[in-house]
Amino acid sequence: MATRTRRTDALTRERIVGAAVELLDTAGEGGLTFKALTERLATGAGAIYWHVANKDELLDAATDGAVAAALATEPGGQSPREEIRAVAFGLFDAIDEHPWLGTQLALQFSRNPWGTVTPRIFESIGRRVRALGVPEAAWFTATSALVHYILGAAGQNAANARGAGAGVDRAEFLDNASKAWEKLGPDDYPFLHAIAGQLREHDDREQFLAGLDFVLTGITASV
Amino acid sequence: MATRTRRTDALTRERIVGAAVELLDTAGEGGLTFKALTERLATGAGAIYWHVANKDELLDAATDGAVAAALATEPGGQSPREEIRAVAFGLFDAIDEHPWLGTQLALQFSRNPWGTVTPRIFESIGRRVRALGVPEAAWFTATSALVHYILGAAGQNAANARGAGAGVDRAEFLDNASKAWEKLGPDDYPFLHAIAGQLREHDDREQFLAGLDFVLTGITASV
DNA sequence: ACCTGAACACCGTTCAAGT
DNA sequence: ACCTGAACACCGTTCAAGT
Repeated sequence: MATRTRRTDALTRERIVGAAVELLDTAGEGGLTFKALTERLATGAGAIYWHVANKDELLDAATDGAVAAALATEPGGQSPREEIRAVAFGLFDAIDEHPWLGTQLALQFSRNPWGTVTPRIFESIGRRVRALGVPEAAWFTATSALVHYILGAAGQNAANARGAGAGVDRAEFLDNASKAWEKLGPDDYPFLHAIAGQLREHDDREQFLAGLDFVLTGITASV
Repeated sequence: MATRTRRTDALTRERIVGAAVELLDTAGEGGLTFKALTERLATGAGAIYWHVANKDELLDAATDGAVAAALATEPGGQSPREEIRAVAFGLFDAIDEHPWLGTQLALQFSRNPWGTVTPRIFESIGRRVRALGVPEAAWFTATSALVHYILGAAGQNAANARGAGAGVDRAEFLDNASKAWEKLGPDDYPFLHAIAGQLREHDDREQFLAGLDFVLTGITASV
């Protein structure tokens, strides 16, 4: 009887999403086009539409895959506070590695509110909030605050990293930004003028962790 | 001698930006096209390009104008902590009123790092962080944490509000989201299962303020 | 069932030509 | 200096036709 034969390079949803991620990683958000995708996969546009509904679904799948991978290694054996730090750094690193993730996560909830991305993140952080001893009435509020901070800060950091990148290294990028703040005129912008040096010398990961600790300290001190 | 006469409906950069804001407010981010813009302004595409360089510059100008308006009323006479709350609510309301602002603020720093938007926000929050008595070495870190939280939370809230909107009212939207979380299976998602009710009943502004207070409490307790 | 690729509607941007 | 509007390159999506 006839067995279904499959070419080893058969088009699958996974291969399409994989190629999309490669394009996003190498060419940025503007690099993901159906033209580039069909060339890389040596196929036609219609073939892709057989496996995915449209471009948004492709972006959702890429986002979900990256988030799932970032949350796959469950930190354990540490204190809840240290576990939250580890989960947060997992997301931070994922966004750092795939800068397009920052933008996509910001768009996720409006585009696909019933999707799997937000639940994954909420569940992972929320379990540790519970383990932290936060009373049940404050679970949702505390978890939301942490998730908002983590996605907001990691996303800005990715934007930051993207600002460098194109031939400009990070030190040069920060130096330029710092000089721009210094030029802003101490009358209208005295505060920026004063912290221009801190902008130049700050470490992204240290800063991210310090901010996360503010939120964690605020939660444990308040509830 | 000939005086320059100007038609009262002469095309100016301000009129163009104003029309862009109206389109964004009424038709969403996808509603801002050069076709819609030229129709509304009764002109040709080239005329718009005489006043603005491209669409990104138009979006930047719209974003900057909305942020400047939100920060225009300086709260005063209150405690620094209350002033930070007032500034944060000003941004929260602006993003709530113009949902496209949430997305644009997330994109601002990567698209236009030397722009005026980020400096405006940092300066306004930062001055109050200083007034809070935070030591100078922590100014940048504390201000960054607050700005990240505010933009992250307000942006998510706008996405949330957009999710409702299209014929679906807020209560119905939250009810659907809550049911989706309840359906997620208590084995894989025990935490979401447990807080589905809190999602349904939470108040956006209360939640936003509670999260902000976590960050503020963390800052004052840590430094 | 799965794939091809031309065709379509739409988009941002340019530019020779007008006033 | 300021505006017109046709033309261009590119985009996501569709669909009749193939295997």
